[in-house]
Amino acid sequence: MEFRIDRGSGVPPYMQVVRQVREALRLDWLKPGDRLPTVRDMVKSCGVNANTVLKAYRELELSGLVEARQGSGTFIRAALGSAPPEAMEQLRKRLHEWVGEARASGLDNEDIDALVRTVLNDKGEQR
Amino acid sequence: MEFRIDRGSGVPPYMQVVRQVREALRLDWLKPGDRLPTVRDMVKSCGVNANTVLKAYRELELSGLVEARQGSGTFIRAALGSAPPEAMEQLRKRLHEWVGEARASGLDNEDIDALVRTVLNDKGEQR
DNA sequence: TCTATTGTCCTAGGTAACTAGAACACTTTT
DNA sequence: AAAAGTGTTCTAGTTACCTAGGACAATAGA
Repeated sequence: MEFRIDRGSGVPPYMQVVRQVREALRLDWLKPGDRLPTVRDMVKSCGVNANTVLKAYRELELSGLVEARQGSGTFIRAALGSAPPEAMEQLRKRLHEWVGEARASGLDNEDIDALVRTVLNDKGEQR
Repeated sequence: MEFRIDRGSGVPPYMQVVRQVREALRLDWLKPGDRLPTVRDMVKSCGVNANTVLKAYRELELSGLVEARQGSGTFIRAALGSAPPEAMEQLRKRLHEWVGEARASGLDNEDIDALVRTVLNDKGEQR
C-alpha cells in the first residue's frame, strides 16, 4: 500500500490518507488483517509529520475501519467491498472502454472528472 | 449558475468556486459573454466572505478565463469546451448507462468515485 | 531480560485561509 | 445630477492544520 500526498490540492494531508485507505478498502486492495504502514514509515515516505498520520489513523479507528495495536501496528478491521469481484471487474472493464472513447474525443482527465460528477449528481438527486 | 460550497470537504471555498466555474465551462454551461454572479450575490447565496469570492474571481481572471469589469460585473472570456456537443451528449449517455449498472451492482457514489479514479490513474500512467 | 519497534502524547510555533467591517472607484440606470 | 449596483482594497482577528522535537507506553523478538 503506497500513499501519495498531494500538497496544493487544498485537501488536508490527514484527510487524503483517510480517503486513500477507504478507497483501497472499497476496491478490495486492503482486507481485514492487513497491516497499514507504520506511522514512522509514513513520515519517511510521505514527508508528513507523525501527528498528521496519527490523526488520520485515529479517524479511521473511530469509524471502526482499523484497529491500532500499540507496539505492533495498525490493522484493517472491517471490509468495505460493496460488490462481488466478478461484477467489479466487469464494471471496471466497461468503464475502461468508456474512458478510452472519452479520451479519443479529446477529453482530458479534468473533463472526464467534471462529466462524471454531473452524471452522479443527476442520478443522485433523482432518488 | 448556482454554486454549492461544501465546508468540511477540506477544499478551500475559493478553490471550490474556481473549480465549479471551470467545470461549467468544460460542460458548455457557461459561454463567453455570460456574467458570473455578483460578488455580493455569492456572499448571500453561499455564505462566504466577499474576499473569498474575490480571490476566486481573481484567480479565474489571472488564468484568462474571465474578465472583471468594475461597476458592471465579471464576465466569461474564453471557452473551454473540449469536444463537440454531439460527442459530449453521446459520452454522457453511455456514462449514464454505466452508472446505472454500477448502482444496480450495489455501488454508491463513493465506490464509483474510487473506481473512476483508479481507472483514470491507470490510463494516465500509460502515456 | 534486554532491545527494537510501534502507537501515543505533549508543547510550542508557523502558515494558509477564512471572517468581519468599512471604505473607495467605476459603471449603469434613473 | 443622483442613486444604485458592482468590483476593489484595507486592516484586524480567528481558526484549522501542519511542523518540529521530545518523551512515554506497550508489544514483539533476540
